[in-house]
Amino acid sequence: MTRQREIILDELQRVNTHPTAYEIFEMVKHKLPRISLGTVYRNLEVLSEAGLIRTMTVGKAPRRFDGMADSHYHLVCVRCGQVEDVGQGMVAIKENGLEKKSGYRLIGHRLKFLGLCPHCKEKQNG
Amino acid sequence: MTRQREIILDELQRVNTHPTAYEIFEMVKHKLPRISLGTVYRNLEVLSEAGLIRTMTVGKAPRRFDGMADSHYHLVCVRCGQVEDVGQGMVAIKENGLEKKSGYRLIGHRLKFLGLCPHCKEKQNG
DNA sequence: AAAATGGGCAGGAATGATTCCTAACTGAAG
DNA sequence: CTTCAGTTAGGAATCATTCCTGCCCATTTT
Repeated sequence: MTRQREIILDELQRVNTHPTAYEIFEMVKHKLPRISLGTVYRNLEVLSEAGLIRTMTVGKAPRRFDGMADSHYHLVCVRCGQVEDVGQGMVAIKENGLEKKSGYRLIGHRLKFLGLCPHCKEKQNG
Repeated sequence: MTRQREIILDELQRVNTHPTAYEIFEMVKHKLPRISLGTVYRNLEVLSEAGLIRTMTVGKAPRRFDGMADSHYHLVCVRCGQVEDVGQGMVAIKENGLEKKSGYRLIGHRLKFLGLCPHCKEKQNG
């Protein structure tokens, strides 16, 4: 855990947005003015493999990173791309025999709700 | 609905794999030798907006397209990237008051199961 | 302490996916 | 036949991401 890696993780955990690699690069620049985008990418990769952060892709937009390691779902605005977290208590998934029928070993799942955020909803109505 | 667009849709519906834009480009070349990759991308975009096909992203790999318009979920192998469909009968989602609490207008959701396909599971054990 | 080793790192070039641009084509309508 | 709108092929351009290379810093070896 190097200084760069630690600061990247800190920044990512401190915000509840879900920034892209480039946005993290900009956030971290304040503390590490000489850091390069490549370093950010590499460390995000390392942190992600270590299970300390999560990544998500929404449509064709660039990948976003999530500092929360605990399991939760996402609510994505299809118009502006804004992402919010949904606590795991709000939603339940019930499946039966998927592992057996498919032959897969299940590891986990990702659930994403699509919709219009309050702001875009407003705009569409107006 | 142009000839190109129709053939792209046909091909995509004929297979149960989930090809990338480039793979579709190669598939379609047999019938349309002069087609360009740009045309494939544009038509996939059009078809997707029309709700005739669906798109999905798995990690950092290129986007994949799905000719099935009906709602179903995906089962993705985290090792080899293979994707299978999961019938909607297999899984149920229960949520309560998400729309009200978040202020979003909900449009839909995406659910992806992650795991190891039979082949990769085998390999890992062996 | 000097030399050697190793793991990052900065910077930038390279790659790969996707989008954008332009001129030519197609087909329907007048 | 001319016009017009929409679409295409082809290729250039863009954007996210990865890769490469030489450098720096900390630790170990001598």
